[in-house]
Amino acid sequence: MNMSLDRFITKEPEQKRKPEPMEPKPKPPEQPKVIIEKETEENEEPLEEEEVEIEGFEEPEEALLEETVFEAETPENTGPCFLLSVSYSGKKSCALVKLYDPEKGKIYFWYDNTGHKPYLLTDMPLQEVMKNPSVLKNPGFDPAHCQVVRKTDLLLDTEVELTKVTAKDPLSIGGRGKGLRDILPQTWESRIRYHDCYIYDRELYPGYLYRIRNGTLERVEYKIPDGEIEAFKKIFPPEDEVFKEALDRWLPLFSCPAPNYRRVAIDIEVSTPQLDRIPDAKAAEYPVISAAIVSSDGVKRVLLLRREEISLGEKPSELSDVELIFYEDEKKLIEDIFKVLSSYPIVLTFNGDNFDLRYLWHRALKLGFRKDQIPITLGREVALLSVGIHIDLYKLLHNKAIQVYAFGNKYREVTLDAVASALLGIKKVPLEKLVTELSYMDLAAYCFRDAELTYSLSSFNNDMVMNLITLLMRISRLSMEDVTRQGVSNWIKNLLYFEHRKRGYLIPRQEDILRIKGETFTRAVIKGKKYLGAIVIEPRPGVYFNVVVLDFASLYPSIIKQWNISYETVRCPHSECRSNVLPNTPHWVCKKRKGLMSLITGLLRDIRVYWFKPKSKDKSLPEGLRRWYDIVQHALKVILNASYGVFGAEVFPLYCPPAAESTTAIGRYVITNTISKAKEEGVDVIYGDTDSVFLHNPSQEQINRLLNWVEEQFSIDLEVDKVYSYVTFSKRKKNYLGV
DNA sequence: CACTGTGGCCGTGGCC
DNA sequence: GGCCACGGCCAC
Repeated sequence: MNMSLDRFITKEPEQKRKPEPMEPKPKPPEQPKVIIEKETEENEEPLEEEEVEIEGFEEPEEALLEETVFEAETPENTGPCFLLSVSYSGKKSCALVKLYDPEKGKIYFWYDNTGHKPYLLTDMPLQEVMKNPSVLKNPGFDPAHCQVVRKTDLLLDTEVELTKVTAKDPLSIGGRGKGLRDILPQTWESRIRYHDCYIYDRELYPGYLYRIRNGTLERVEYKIPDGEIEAFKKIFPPEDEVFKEALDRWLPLFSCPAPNYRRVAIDIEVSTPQLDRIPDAKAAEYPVISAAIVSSDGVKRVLLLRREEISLGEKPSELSDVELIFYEDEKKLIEDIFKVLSSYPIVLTFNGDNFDLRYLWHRALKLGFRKDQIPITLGREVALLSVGIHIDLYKLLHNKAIQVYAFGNKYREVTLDAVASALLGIKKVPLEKLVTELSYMDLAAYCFRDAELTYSLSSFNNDMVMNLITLLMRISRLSMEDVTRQGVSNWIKNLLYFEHRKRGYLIPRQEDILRIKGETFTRAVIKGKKYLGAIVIEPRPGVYFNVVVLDFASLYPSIIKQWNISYETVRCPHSECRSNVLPNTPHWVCKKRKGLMSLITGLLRDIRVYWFKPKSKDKSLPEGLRRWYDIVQHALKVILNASYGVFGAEVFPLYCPPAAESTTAIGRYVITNTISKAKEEGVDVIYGDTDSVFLHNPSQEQINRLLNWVEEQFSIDLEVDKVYSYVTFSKRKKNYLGV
């Protein structure tokens, strides 16, 4: 199965895709145009909160994102491309969209030409804003685009009129120092980073298909075969308009295959005086002595710096098809690394944010490069590329949700060695001495292995990681850079913000939610926790034969869907909803409005459970397609598993304790009632935990009656999860053995 | 520095 | 030796 694009577009004659790796002498990759202009001093990443001023003569890197002059082509027309990122171009004062052309394997730039401006919302009337002296004094204030906007305030369920206050640049909304958000007494949506704001307002889906036509950015609709749409409709009888609309919008996002990204992995070695010391990237005191490059188009190369008293060493067999290039001059070596960095659409590193790219940036400056000659942009804790996208696999693999749900907790420690041996079965080259003391060949072998492992992490299991990233971009609506660096709560936040904007809902402030909804009512069993969680049934010790385990298929997402749980619907403002009390809680839930989280969680849950999960196991489908569906259902699982938890997390901007505790309260209600019913039916219940019940030797009829009863009673799915020949229980909970 | 939640078991170390 | 608080790790 190929993940080619031939399913959706009829235009351009299909070109044969680039050959895969292992070409002995690959053609050097086509390079985007590199234009050298004079230095600019523009800022990016302006909406960072609470920047700390660091004194010192050197401008701290935390403060600024320097813009370099490396650029990609900006064509007026393109074929279908994948949207990889949106950022803000300080130089052009507008949004910059990076598109990936899967045919040519390169990046195009598209600069916003719609006149979109950074803005915030305030309840100060427009006329007052226009004559407010502090506002007028702000040089970034842009009176020309200010206007009155109408929004739905979900917390009060009212329509509100607000003033949209626009600025000439994102920094003027609220960077360091006094932005408009600090001047105005009350603001909303003023802490959203500009590039996210742009994605919401243009309803862009990163990771999905776009093209440039006559200079305009357009979405390309991925065509789903008619047969599949019909099959889908059979499984999802259209419930209501909202649901159907969302279905039309979501299904193509999940069905459109990800491209086979042209990409390069890179790793550098720096001469170190001590073995146990990682060189300080900021000081960049020591020379870069080697760099290894492994790419999807077959480049395998190690750049080596010639130094005194280093022997050549014996060429190991693993370097037999690796090109070795020696440099007399470190500056030239780094220049060549920069050429690679600026000529690939995607660059992979392991810890490049904090080390490799950061070191190169500082080292280059030290060696006399001008800032605009460095194709890297440093942020406080990221290192981005001027042309392409930098993915730091260390950051991605550090993500707990990815660790647990995508890789099944296979690696414990997030080091290249641990991750690679767990996922790939290959280890780093063991080091017996300082890299500085290695012969050229040994150094090359060591460095090359690291780059090779880094590349392999992106390619193993048929590019599983790249496919997963692409899907998570589409779900979260985050750029490739952001989705690989942020945690699951940020993915969900961004998805919900997007959906608010799309529907004209005001994005609420956390303190307003907390003030109106209040804290929790229940108390946790465990000290230090905020509210009561799930129930674990005391196991009856012993050995049991023929044990059937019933399991609620994603219980919490189902509850969120079925009981209409969302921050705006739990304890809604309507007096007529107050009687609609949620079981085991003093909270009521809205009868008039479908909760946004309830809608989205329910939708994603249903799509996963009824469509992608069964398809991922359908042996009648081609293997490649099945694999794709499996990644889709995994990506959905990652999001769904966090959808309840975020409501109970203070870091989540839509934090809503009553919504979180209602979800677990309903969970307890559901499992308790299910167990009672089972006992009523004469079934022996020997154990249960959160969403599972263990039945001892039940008859098929008893099982069926129970499943049907649950379906009727709660409209959620109880399934037979496992059948054990025998299970042994000790008297301890969460500790059993089933065969 | 990373940032979805709670429930439960177990080993460690402080304290009497 | 017994009690307890705490952190790490797992189940869900």
